[in-house]
Order: sequence, then structure tokens, then C-alpha cells
Amino acid sequence: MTIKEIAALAQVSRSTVSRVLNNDPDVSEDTRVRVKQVIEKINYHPNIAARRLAGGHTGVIGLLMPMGVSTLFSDPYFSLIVQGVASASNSVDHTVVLWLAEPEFERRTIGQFLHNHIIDGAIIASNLIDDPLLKALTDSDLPFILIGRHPASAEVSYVDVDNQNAAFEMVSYLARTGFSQIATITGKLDMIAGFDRLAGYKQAMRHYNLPIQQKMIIEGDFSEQGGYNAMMKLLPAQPEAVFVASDTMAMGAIRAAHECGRRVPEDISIAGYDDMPFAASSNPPLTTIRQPVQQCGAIAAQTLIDMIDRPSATHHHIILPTELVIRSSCGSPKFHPTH
Amino acid sequence: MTIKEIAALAQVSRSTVSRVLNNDPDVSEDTRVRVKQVIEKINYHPNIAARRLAGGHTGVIGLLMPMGVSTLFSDPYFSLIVQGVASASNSVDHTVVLWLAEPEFERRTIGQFLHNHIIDGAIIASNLIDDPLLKALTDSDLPFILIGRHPASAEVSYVDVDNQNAAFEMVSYLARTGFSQIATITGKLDMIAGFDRLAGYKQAMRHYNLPIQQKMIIEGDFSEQGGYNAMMKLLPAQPEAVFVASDTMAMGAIRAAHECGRRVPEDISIAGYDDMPFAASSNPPLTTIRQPVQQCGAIAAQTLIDMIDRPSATHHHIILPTELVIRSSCGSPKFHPTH
DNA sequence: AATATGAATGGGACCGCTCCCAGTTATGAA
DNA sequence: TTCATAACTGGGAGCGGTCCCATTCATATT
Repeated sequence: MTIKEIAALAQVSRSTVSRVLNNDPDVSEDTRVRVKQVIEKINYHPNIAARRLAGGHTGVIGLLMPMGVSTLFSDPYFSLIVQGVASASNSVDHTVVLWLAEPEFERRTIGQFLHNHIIDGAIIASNLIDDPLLKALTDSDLPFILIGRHPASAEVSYVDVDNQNAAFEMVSYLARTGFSQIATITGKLDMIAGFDRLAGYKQAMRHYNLPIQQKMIIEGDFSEQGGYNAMMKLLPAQPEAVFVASDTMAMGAIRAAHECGRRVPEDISIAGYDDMPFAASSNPPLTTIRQPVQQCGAIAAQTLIDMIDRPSATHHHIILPTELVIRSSCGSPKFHPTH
Repeated sequence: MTIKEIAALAQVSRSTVSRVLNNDPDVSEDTRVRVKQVIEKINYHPNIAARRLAGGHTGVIGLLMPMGVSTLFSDPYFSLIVQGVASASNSVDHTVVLWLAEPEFERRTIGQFLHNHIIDGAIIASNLIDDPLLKALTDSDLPFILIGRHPASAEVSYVDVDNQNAAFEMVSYLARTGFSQIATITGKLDMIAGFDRLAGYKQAMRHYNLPIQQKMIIEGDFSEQGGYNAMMKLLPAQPEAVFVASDTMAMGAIRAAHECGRRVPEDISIAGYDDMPFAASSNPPLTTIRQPVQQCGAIAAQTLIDMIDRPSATHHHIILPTELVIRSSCGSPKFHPTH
């Protein structure tokens, strides 16, 4: 089933069929309809490989999430990213493929992924601060965009939320409520999101003249178990409130607190980050930061497709707003007058 | 960076470079080494589109999970499938792409996916009993394999576990323990796995001369919330034990039981299915069926690649063994002497 | 009426690779 | 030494599209 056969059946040339396929205006309405009917009837689909080879684009964009399949699938955050990317791409007739590779294999295949000329561009949701992937990407001529800002930012396009500011807002809220012993469970600090949220915490502490203490800062890893472990380490330091850098970790932290007989928020206040779907219905419902994850994915896709269609030297740096969501996992100091 | 340039640099013909690329034995060791050095130095990657166009295969296989991104990412089952497929494929130098599409868009693009000739074959983890996708697949000439058997089986290849038998084993275990009021929360009954597990339940009930009662059979949907809802509906019927068709649903069922003041297993026994990672550490640890999900994915990939390399008319029907895993979520009737 | 203009279409030349066939050289047997 | 054979290697012909240029024909302009 080739364009040639369609051309024969519709009694036009290959070129004309190609024009119809690509919505070229230089085709008479008659011809267009006739060709389309044949295409429809034959159930013809252009061969992407040939298309790419001859033309230059395929209409498929690649989604790269270099973190191992298991974590990729265990964190609802990624699910939302994927949904955003997929629906935004689909709505402008692009399809998206998720490149799946076990970590060891990934290094070998990543080059292939970038150079195989099967995708028109790539969206990378890595957020490792120092990802070697980035160098490969900038060296190649493949259009790409990051989800999560990159410190050496100017050279690459990204879409992100203002993690630092969001964390600042949250910790400020805690401080204004009257807490002074505010701790934090950070994300992985080699990820930009983890790093930025910690920076926001520190900024707020300084802003409210609260001491920044090492024992009040525990590094987590964005996982539930990591939150649990961190909380166990943190509890002896007697924090009144803790800002946990992700909702998933917050769940672990709450589990740890409960296990040690602390009520939330009566004995200890816990705030999360992400406003994941489960945050509203957890026990207790989580005070957290809402960030538009799905929208991040969607905007990344739109921007990338735009970059593909209209190449230019400028880079896009898009920052999406966050929102403080107050629920009941944070009380106020009067609840535990021991302090 | 084309094969031509490599040929020029290595002072051989395009053909010879192609031979080296494809491990053709008809190349002298000298030449092979020389060409490989150039390839290495230039960091050359063959253009997959051209390769596919000229040759016939790309070394990439497609993974199709037509169920919407959100469910895809929320169920650890799929995560395991993906891991199995990815690692098995990678180990024989194939890469796998996950075709992402929102449901509405999917119908339009699926044809493209099948006919675009960018993938050498497809693995489908749909298990909808009557998936129209299947017809499209059989009509096309793309090699494919199902994860989860298909009722109209002989025509297609698949790898699956013996769901019915596994369910039979589990319910038999419950019956032998001494329960007579055994209920079941099924999976979605338009999925073959849900259907088969219910069949196994019924088979065991008959085998042990236990009555099959409508009120003891509630249809779930494989989700946690679905398990919760089903359990709420089931509780008034006073079952002693319930076989839940997935661990995820079992967690919901346990939650419902607890909420209604029933202890597990003292007041009610609950058995799951899947032996998901969390099943061992849940409260209480779940008696369940272990099925080699990851292995399913791996074997599907291996078989598919074999089918691609050595086309033949025969279809593969592979059934993997399951295992009854006894933990503490099922007690014995003496625990609740009210019955 | 003669010419310029533009819309619609056709055909050739690739895109980068693989496959097949033919040619070259080296090797061993006659 | 001569010739058949094997071991390599090179070149041509596509794979199924897109793009560009050339062509045709109808319409508008002078």
C-alpha cells in the first residue's frame, strides 16, 4: 500500500497524493476529495520511515524519563506528566512514544534514540542536576525541552514551577502560624526540585529569623519509605512542624509519626508538596503545595512542537504558578503547649 | 553523518560498512576493525528510518497498553510487565517504545502505529475480552503477541498464567481450611483475567459442594476503590472468607472491613491475587497467588522477537505457573465461632 | 488578439540504508 | 603454471515518501 497505488487509483500523480496528505492548499477541492476517498477506502497509512527519510519529520515526539521503569511507574507524578504530554500532543496530531530502557541499557541506546531520526523532538523529565544526557542533547541537533529547570539554564528550554518560592510560601505559612521549630524532609538533593525546595525552606527560615539547624534538615528520596525513614530520624529533634518536600514522602512521614504515637496535627504538623490526588483524602488531609504537573507536561509538549515547527535560536523558560493548599495536617502551636 | 561518509573515511564501500553494521561474516577482520574504529570515533548511529525503509526491520518493538495513561500508571501490575518486556528486549539489543495515547486519540492512531512500519512487532497487554484492536492486528501483517490469553485463542499467540486454575487453588485452600461461606470480589468481567478467576472460584465451589450464591459474588474493577466498594456491598452477606481477584482490590476490601469493625483475619479472611510487592508488607500480610508478571513480559518479548526473526505460521500459547502464597490474612473458621 | 499571471498538476532527483549481483583478488588443487 | 573455488568487496537498484522545478491550462490584463 504505497502512495503510488493511491495515485493510480485516484488517477493523479504521487505528488498530488502527497499534497493531499500534507494539507497543501494547492489542490483543487475535487481532486482532494477524490484522493481522500481512495485513502479512506484502502485504509492507507503513510509509511513514517519513508516520510522521515524523504521529508524531515514524523509527527512523533519522544518522552525521556531516565530513572528506571520501576520508579517511573510508582510515582503518580510521572503519570500526570505523561498524561499532560500525551493529551497535548494528541490534540495537535502528534503521537508520543515513551522510550523504555533499563538503566544499564539506557546509556547505550540513548544515542540511538537521539540520532535515529525517528522522533521530531524530545521531552526530558530527568531533573537530575548533573545529567550527562543533557550534554548529549545539546550536542545533537534534536529539538528538546526539559521538564524541571536546569541550573545552567540559559542554553536550554524548560518548563518548571518555582519550587523555591513555593517552598518559601509554605514554610512562611508555618512560621506565621506561630511555629518556630520547623523541620524539613528534603527530596533528593541531586535533583533540582529537591535542591530548590530546600533553598525555599532556608530562605523562609531566615526571613522569619528562625534558626536553621542541621538536625532539622533530613534528606529524603521522594519515596514513601524514604519519608518514613527520614521522619524516624527527625522525631527525636522534636520538631513542631515539618515541611516534607513531596506528598508521597509526607505519607511516609505521617505513618512514622503515628507509629511513634504522635497525632497529626495535634502533636506535630506535617505539610507536603505536590497536591497529589491522594493528598485530599489522606488521613489527615494534607496541607500542601499544588503544582500543575499535568499542565507542565502539556505546555512542554506544546512548546516543543512549536519549536519543531518554527525553529529559532531563542530558548523558552516557562515558570508555572503554584498554590498553597491548606487542609488539616497542620495545626497551630497552641495545640501542644509543651513547647 | 551517513554510511557514505563512514565508507569514505574507512576507505571501503557503503556495502562493506553496512556489512559491518549488520555483523555479516563476509568481512575481513582488518576491514571490520577499521570500519568499527571510524564508527566509534565519529559516534555514528545508523538512521533507523532509512534502515527500515531499505531493509525491513528496526530493532524496536512496540508495547501497546490500551487503557488510558492514568490506569496504566496507577497499577503496579503494568509496571512489572513493562520492566519484564524492557529488560528482555534490551538484553537482545532491541529497544521498546510504549505507545502513549489518550483513549479518544487512540482509535485514530492505532492504525498508524500498526502500519507505520516503524516497529518490528507489538506486544499487547489489553486483555479486554472483545477488543476491536485484535481484529486490526490480525488483519495487519505485523507480528504480535498478547499478554493474557484470548478466548478465540488458536489464531493468535499469547503468554498468560492459568488464572482459572490459580483461582481454583486459592478457593480450594479456603474450602479445605474449613470455610463454607466463601465470597469473591471479581475483577472486571469483560477482561479475560477477571472472567477466568471467577470461573476458577465457581469450579472450586462446585468441587467442594459449596453453594454458589449471587450475593456472594460482587463485581469489582481491579482498583483499590473498587475493592472497597465491593466489600461494603458484600459485608451484609456475612462471608467468612473472600477471594479478591487482585491484591490492589484486596487492600480496598481490607480497608472496608476495618472501617466496619471487622478484624482480618480474626473476623473475616481475605485472600488476594497477584502477590504484588506490597502484599507481603500489608496489614495483615496477604495470602495471595503469586504470578510471574515480570516474567510474562520477558517471555512475551523473547517470543515476539523470535517470531520476527523466524516467521512461521505456528502460534505460541505459553502458560506460566502460579503459586499459592500463604500469609496471615486468612485464618480458620474456629476464630469466629459465631458461625 | 496577444500576453502575462496564477492555479493545479506531473515528473525527476534525492533522503540513507539494505540487498543482490558482479567483479576482484587470494588460495589451493590439478 | 593454470584454473576452479572461495573470500571479500564494490556498485546498482530500489524501499516509499517529499521537495523542487517544469508544464499545462484557464483566466485576467492590456
